[in-house]
Amino acid sequence: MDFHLNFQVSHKVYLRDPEGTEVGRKIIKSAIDLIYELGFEHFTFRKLAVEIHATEATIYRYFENKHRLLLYILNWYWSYIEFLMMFGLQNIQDTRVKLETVIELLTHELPQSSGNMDYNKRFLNQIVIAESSKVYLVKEVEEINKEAVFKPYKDLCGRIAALITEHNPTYAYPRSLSSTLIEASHHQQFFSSYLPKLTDVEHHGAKDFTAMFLKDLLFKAIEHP
Amino acid sequence: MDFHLNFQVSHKVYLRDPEGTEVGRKIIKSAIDLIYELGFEHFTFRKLAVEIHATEATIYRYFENKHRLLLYILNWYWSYIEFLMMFGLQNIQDTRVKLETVIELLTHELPQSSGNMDYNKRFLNQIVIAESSKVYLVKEVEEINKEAVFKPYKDLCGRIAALITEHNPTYAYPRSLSSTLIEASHHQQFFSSYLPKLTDVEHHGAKDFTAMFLKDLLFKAIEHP
DNA sequence: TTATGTTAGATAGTATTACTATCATTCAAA
DNA sequence: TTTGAATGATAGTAATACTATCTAACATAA
Repeated sequence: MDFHLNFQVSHKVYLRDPEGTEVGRKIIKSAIDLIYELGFEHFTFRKLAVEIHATEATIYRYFENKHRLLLYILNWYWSYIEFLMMFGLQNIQDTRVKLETVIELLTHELPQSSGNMDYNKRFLNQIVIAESSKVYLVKEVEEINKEAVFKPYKDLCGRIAALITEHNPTYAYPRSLSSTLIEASHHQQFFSSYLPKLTDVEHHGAKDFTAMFLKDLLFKAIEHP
Repeated sequence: MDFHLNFQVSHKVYLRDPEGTEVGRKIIKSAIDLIYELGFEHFTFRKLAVEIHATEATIYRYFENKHRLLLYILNWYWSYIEFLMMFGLQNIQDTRVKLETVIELLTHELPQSSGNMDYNKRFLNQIVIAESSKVYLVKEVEEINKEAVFKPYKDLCGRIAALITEHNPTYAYPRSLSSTLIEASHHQQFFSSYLPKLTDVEHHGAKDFTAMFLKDLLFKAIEHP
């Protein structure tokens, strides 16, 4: 069986749908490689254009600026994570096991699926960890939020919050806990790798350590009397 | 009684000590106002130079680039917070009350001290919330970390971790919990203001809500059997 | 007093970034 | 066969992120 997964990112994020054309798909795929390699600050449309043997003008026809391109990539990621979550939670009855599965998903790499136009999941994961907060930590956050471009992130957060409430209906901060788990999963992985004094990693890798810490934090928060 | 508080920021952060000259102090003070007003991305040395009626060259003699200037401001802030923490914890015996005091400090504005060369604490607070992660979420993090420029942040994190261990010596993740509390205090305040769906704020203000959420999270994590 | 050094101002200049605009070409659908 | 949509090629602008040099002011040391 071979099927194609496609996540429709809101058209507010792009000028022309990159999924619809060959160049568009190359833009996204190479953008992921380049942002990973250079970091978002050093990433430019000029460098991307050289990489894909196209012109800057072509890329500007798809995205207003590099901030929107990053937003596109992250929205794709958040939608994908939500899909994997719903898929992975099928047939699990125990709400505790559900939440454990969610933490594993948040702290470990996405599976590298087949198909040669596939994005590099390891790079994508690192981009999410190091660059994701840059899409909302901007002066224009209120205006761009009106365009509903953060919906996939809010949806994911809402899903996890619903699982928390399912496990403990009396817990008062399901959404804040949910967004804290997502953000902390990024920070703790980043700190474990580059600023380990801000964490308690020792023998474990960044991902296993983060999963352990977050599970402890989550279940103590919601299973406490 | 009138005394002068001064926090020595590591000389690795600047080229010339801004505390030592009139222009230097104006650079810091106006940088805080401008970064607050424009956001870090739109803040430039040119705009700052115009603001303080100096030239770009003058500012470049104090700081290598705007990233270093932001780092200076944050290091000053982290040192100040650590001082206020140690000061505010004097004569408190109860470790629980100590930790509650810390959360209040992390989630509420700094006191506006007297002295006319004083930084705007409200702006400073907003800068910490919205811009602080940008100093370490960069590709160069490993190199700049070697210069010990994140020491004030690590020290603050270590202090809070020590209080956590004091309250519960068996808790396994004092430093990760500490950095999570600091980061979450920023994120939850930011989300409460601009992306409230990611939180559970309702009637409270962003700061009071964040304090309530964090206290609940902290004490359940460390007082659980 | 003169010499020296430090600091800032004034001015200039460069490479790169972040776009915008125009026109020609290709190619696929109507 | 025509039309239109997408891309390429080319050009250009304003702003950014610096670097360099020379001069003036001023404080200090010989």
